[in-house]
Amino acid sequence: MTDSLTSAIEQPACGELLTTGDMARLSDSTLRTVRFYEQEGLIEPERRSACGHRLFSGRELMKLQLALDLREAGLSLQNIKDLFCLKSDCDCPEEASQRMSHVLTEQIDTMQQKIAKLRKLREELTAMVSVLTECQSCDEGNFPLACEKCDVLGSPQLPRALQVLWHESE
Amino acid sequence: MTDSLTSAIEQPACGELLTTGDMARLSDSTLRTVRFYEQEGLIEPERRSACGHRLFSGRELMKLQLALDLREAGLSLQNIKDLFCLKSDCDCPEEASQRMSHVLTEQIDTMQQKIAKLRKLREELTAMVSVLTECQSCDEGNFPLACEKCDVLGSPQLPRALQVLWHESE
DNA sequence: TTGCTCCTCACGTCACGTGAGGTGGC
DNA sequence: TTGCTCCTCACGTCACGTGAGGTGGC
Repeated sequence: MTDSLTSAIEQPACGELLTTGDMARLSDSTLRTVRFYEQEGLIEPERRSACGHRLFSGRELMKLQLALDLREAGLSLQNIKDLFCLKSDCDCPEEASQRMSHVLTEQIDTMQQKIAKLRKLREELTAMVSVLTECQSCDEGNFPLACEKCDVLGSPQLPRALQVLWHESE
Repeated sequence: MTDSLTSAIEQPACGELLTTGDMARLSDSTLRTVRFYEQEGLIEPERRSACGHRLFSGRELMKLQLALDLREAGLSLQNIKDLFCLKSDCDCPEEASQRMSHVLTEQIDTMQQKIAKLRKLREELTAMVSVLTECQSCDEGNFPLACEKCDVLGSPQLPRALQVLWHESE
């Protein structure tokens, strides 16, 4: 079972189990984060080595990786913990799948909104960079005062970022 | 000038200037955030009223809104401050536009990566919800032990989220 | 002995949240 | 007087970062 779960990921040095350092490297996080997530109850070492080192199973690596992705998506560690134990808090498959689907659908929705916001801001910054290419070869003196009267910036439909970052820089 | 800048946004009650409450409402943030951003030097009230209330121009609202969006995109307040004064730190339009374009291009790139990650995670969760619909009408007893042997979850190409959130919930 | 990886406190940081107690105009 | 909006401390919180000082196997 452990074999089939870990088969898809990079194999660590120490036999079956992963050290804190392995976990940090394979999840692209830090020692501190691995320990903190354990302390908060998100992951749990299978056991400790003779000298007290944490040893995790491959499954805990998957949990850590998912937890980190969900964090990036905006969930709190408590949200993620709740997700991790949602199924075992339920009594039957209908309840479990229904509650899980509900939570996930809400999350998908907020992620969709976040993606839309990021795309919009990215477009705004892209438009600003495009306008700025005209300024690269500017031979107007009296910088930055002359910018205020420049027709490059005179358009009424300037992206907000350009108005804030280029206009009236005091 | 102030008119042309504020014409695009909702007009506040108090003549030309906005109170802290106006700023919070129109930027969908909080009183605390408006004051904190002022304290950190990101925005600045034009003046104080007779009784000490902050009064902001429409331009400061735009700065606040952009700052909030950039925060959501992952920039630190220091990053945003640096962006806000980048132009005035430069001596000529060539330098200013070049440095600004460079910073923005880097930001667009990291935002692109973030969007890609979010899209991927969203797809994973969507796939999981789709699999879970099969569980809604599950008439298998012995939950959750039976899930481990169920062919719905037996597929070798299950999304990671499903493996973590549905398998072996202990 | 040296270098490497791990360990446990424990204080610091960033971006705010959240009262506590007070002011000023309708 | 009451309700509303603003104010200034100032402590709390969340998710870690960052040393300080120590251990254990090659």
